[in-house]
Amino acid sequence: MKRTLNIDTLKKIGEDVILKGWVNSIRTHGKITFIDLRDETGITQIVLKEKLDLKPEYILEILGEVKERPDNMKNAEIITGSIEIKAKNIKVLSKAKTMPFPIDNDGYEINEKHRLEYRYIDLKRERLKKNLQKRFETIFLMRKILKEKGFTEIETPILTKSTPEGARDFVVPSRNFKGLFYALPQSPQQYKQLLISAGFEKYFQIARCLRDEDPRGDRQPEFTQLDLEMAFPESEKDIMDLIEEIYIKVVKELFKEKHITEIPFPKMTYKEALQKYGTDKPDLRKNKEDKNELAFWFITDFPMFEWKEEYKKWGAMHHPFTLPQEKNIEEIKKNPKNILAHQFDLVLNGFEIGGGSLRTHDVLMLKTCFEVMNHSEKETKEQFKHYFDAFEYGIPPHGGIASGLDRFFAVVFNENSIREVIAFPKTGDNKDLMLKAPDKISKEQLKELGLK
RNA sequence: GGACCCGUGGCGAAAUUGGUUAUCGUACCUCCCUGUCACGGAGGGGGCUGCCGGUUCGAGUCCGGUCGGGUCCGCCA
Repeated sequence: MKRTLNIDTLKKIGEDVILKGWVNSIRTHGKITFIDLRDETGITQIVLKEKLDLKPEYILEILGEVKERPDNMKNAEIITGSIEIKAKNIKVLSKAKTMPFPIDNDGYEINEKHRLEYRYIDLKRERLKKNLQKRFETIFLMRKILKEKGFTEIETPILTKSTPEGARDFVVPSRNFKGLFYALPQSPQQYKQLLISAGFEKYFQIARCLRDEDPRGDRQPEFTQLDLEMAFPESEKDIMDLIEEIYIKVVKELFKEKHITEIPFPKMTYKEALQKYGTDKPDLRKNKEDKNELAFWFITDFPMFEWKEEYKKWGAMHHPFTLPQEKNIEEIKKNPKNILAHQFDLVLNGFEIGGGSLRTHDVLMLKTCFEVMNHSEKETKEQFKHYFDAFEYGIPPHGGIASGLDRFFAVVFNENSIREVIAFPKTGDNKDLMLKAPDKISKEQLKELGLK
């Protein structure tokens, strides 16, 4: 006989079924025992007359008959509360030790170090199950929307090259070339632009990005972005319209309890945001008490350059590939401070959930931007040869956006920390408490990598 | 790199101003119970109060250090 899911027992009253699942709870009454059996579809009550040595979280296979409960014994709280299973045979598929902490609550009050060390137990929690399930449904819907719009999802490498700009790179030593290193990608930025040059006019990827910086409640060393890029946008508005459409569809289909403050998403310049709210990611909800309000906002016209006091030089506010609004090369060199870019952020309830822009596709302009940021021509050529080469072989005007999905999920799931929307997150100093990573490697490995 | 908060049985909490045998809930174990669904009832075991040192007649409580976790600043093209 094939296994029946808990939810399907409702259709099988009077029949024998085989159920498989976890013991959620046990209630014994002398000569009668009730087991709440849990599987992914819900909980079903099992009734048995014999005494068995069972404990919570044991994994069972149960042969029994589905019986409708008398009216006064029905339980509206559980999905199969109108029936129960009269057990005929129970097989223990797996025993279980007592859990290290309770799993029948939301878990917020438990010290996170315990939750992260035993994450595979923490994930039994209903709340986290729902978060991950909904996360999947959202990403699935995003893929569907983008496919319908003619986008192609393309995987880009995880082993790549360290770049001088941006965040600290995670680095991987090369075995074949001792003393040389790969870097893990901070984003697929360069790869996706090169895909555009190859003629993939609409690219996207649910992309893992890695940055070796200190985490926060809304940051992890590795995180997931909806990364997309398109050829021939008329302006950055095309990109804003697309990401707006995606988020509106996602909210309307999957987060029906939520309401969006204003559609279309309002726009505000960077300058205005700083003047009015003192931040480039203002929380513009009308009612901050309202758990279900989603205030999406575009912050536009970011400055192209930013003075980096630490290095005493200009850096890119977003990244060096952003297209300046100023077309005059001399003006850019003279007054980097005044140059705005075709760049915008998408902000949600005070969190930056995306940054997009038109990219520079003109080689001279690109060189100018690197020059302002004080990269010598030689250095630029060394670091970005492939990039400049590709541009010289021809690349259409293009632009795109990267949207941080973890932050979006944290907001729509009403979570304070993105750790609650990631299956196996890291701690505040980038450790994996469960696997105990990072960790030492053997002398043999070190030697093989030329590190000792 | 910096600032702040926290650490008490498995888990969550309590313990006047430093004062006797560290308390409670839950989980766990044993027994009783044929209708519970957070079942109920009776009993029981479990702690060098993260670790090291200091102050004191006396430290869970005060001080210093250390380890672990969290929040924020820096950082995050």
